[in-house]
Amino acid sequence: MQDLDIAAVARRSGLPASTLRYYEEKGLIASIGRRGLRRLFDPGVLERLALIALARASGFSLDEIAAMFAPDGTPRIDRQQLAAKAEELDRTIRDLSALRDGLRHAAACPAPSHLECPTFRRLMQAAAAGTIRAPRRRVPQPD
Amino acid sequence: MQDLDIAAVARRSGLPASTLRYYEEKGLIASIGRRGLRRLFDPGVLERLALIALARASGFSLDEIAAMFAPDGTPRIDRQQLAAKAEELDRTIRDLSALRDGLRHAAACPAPSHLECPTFRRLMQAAAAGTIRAPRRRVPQPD
DNA sequence: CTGCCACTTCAAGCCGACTTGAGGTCAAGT
DNA sequence: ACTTGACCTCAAGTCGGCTTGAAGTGGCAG
Repeated sequence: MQDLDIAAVARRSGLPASTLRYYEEKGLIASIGRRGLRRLFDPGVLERLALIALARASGFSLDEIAAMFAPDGTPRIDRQQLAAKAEELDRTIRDLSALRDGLRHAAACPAPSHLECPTFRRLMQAAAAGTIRAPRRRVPQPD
Repeated sequence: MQDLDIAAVARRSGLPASTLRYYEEKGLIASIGRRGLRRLFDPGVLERLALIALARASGFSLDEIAAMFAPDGTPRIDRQQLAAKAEELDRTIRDLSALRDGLRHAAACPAPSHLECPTFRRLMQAAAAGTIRAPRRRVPQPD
């Protein structure tokens, strides 16, 4: 009896059962059967969930992630896609770094108002021009 | 007649008029009057919008941004808040960097399946453990 | 055998940041 | 004076990723 019920998967993955049902509905994971009404999962689902978590953290949407698995369930990850995402992350990192430096400067800047600080103003203009496209929404984190 | 109507502000800020109305409703910007029904804005609103863009790019929510302005409209930016956000960005940057390096490695890794690559596996585990909290949603960008 | 309660389904709700649509107003050009 | 069409308001819709709630089911301890 190595199969896991949804509560066991939830416990071991840290994800709520509702999320697991949602992922199954979206085709991200599959249960291998039922005991009565209750889903049973192969322990391998945990690895799959880890892979999903990684992809999510990298900024892939659930739909994109679903497309990364062959119909038979084996991950079919495109190295080009990974490289492209790495590039994207790289741009994001550069933007965020500029932002961080600017914020830090502004926090320390002695100018009476940030609006009079040239560094701050340059940053503002860049943001206004859409040069800085940083923000994404964080994945809600269990506190 | 230096006052700007909403179309002029939209043109000069790059934001749709609907967004400007929404921002006004949220108290992020204020019109200085009307000509008939039409809002008139002080040109200073452009600077304010740039400031808002910067704050958004830094990851502040509209509500947080609204709280950064005194009732009289002058920005009342807390240097501590800026420093805290800089710290947060720093953590995000570190996470994203690890992710980027991992993706890049995986893209180049000769292992038959990524699942057999130790680097990839470590990354997966970190993501699953929530160690990597990276993703945020991007701010929609005019292409 | 009974009762409990963790599981099930399905539909609806939530969040943030806007966008869209219907229906109305009015300043300005002809 | 009339038409035009850019602006107005207000309500509702969108998107992604889930969560929540009501109502139902059934495995297992007692």
